[in-house]
Amino acid sequence: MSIHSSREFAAPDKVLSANVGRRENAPRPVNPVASFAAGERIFEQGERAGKVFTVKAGTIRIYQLLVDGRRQVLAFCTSGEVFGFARRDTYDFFAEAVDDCSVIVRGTHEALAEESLKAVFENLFAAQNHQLVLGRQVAGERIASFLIDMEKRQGGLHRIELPMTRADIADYLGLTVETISRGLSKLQTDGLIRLHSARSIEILRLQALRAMIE
Amino acid sequence: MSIHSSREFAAPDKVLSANVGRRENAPRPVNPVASFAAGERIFEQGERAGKVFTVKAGTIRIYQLLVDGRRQVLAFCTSGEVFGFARRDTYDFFAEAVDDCSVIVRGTHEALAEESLKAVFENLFAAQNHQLVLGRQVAGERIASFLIDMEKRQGGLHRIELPMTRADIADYLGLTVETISRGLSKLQTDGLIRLHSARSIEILRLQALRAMIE
DNA sequence: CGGACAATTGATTATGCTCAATACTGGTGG
DNA sequence: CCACCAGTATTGAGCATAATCAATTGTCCG
Repeated sequence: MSIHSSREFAAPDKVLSANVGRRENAPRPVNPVASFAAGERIFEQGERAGKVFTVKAGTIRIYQLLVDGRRQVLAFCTSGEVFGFARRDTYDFFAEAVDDCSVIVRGTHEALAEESLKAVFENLFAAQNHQLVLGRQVAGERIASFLIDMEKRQGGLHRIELPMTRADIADYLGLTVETISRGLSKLQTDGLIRLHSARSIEILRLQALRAMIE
Repeated sequence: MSIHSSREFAAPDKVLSANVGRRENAPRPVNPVASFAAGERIFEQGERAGKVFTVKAGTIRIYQLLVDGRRQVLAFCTSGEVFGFARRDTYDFFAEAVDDCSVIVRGTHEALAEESLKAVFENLFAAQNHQLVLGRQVAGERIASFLIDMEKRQGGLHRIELPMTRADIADYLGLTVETISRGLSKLQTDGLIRLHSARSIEILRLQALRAMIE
């Protein structure tokens, strides 16, 4: 990981402490920005919490683990999304960079004092919507939901570039890699999408995809 | 539904408006309390939002519907829990009384100004935990999770009284009523629980139940 | 007591998982 | 430059879990 302000490089602790205890009318501080390479961990379950992150670029996966290794990806966070809220004094999930990422770092209280109450709500509504997907949709519908969500996040372009692996998608949708693969192949056979490569998918019939999830 | 203050009965609109526009140092208002009989609806998907509710007594189910009738119960809310936060200007789920309930009613802003930020977080963490249950646990584990959760809510008493039907539990856990029924029968056969009646369950081996979900 | 709803249990089916083999992709070094 | 390798993805075959369909049984009210 590398941490720097928007103005210049600085040691992490120095930059982080620069925002503490400032007076009301002080100039708005430059929040530190941290960069993570693909696959790098940002924090883990059980780690001391206190920082909240806003994604500037790239994609983050948030997940929980069961002791036997089963993994549930709770969310993929992309530009503008906020993650890192903790129930107690430790995080109860993992956060990792899916691809190369940069994130803005804030303290929890600092983040909440700003507009971030909205961010907590976004977290909540996303989680609730995902409960419906996981609890009551069949495999094909979950995959359609995922593609529609990805399309929306990438600004409505019909050609979507997936930063994550099939395993990430599977653990997000509560399925296996094989089922994801078969599902995407079926959508291609049925003419709803076209797989230019495994990670580059063109949506040919968005309305038909939407119809799958009603 | 019946609405009254803690002091005396009053017309709903009168009580609700009594809290609007009060001055800083006015005595703390008596928040209106609404009562709902078992099965009664508190609000529905698409209804104009604005009120937030704290459960005083009874159990509320929060759920979403797919157009073909599939239902996902997002949460059961019991004493002290807060529900009714909306993304936009309308609710995007249903809230119904499972059994006879009473709830304290607040406006969204009023609720958020108080200690209820904590309540939003509780909603979020509950939803995230439920994602893991729905996405990565098998039927038996989901049922064990549910029983453990119910036991905790009822203050650790080993005899738990369920206010909800098997259909409610099934739609909460993303299963069918038959699977719930078989799962509970199996737990009884294995000696982990005892079904005194369909809705009254004694937990005989809590540690064994916990071991099921690791 | 009767009726409606709720719950249980059984038989069969289907969806998605597991196990297995093969193909594709991007990066590294001979 | 190409061969190789590891990680990733696809596809197939058989199986297991939970859904569906169906038949009772139980319970709560009026």
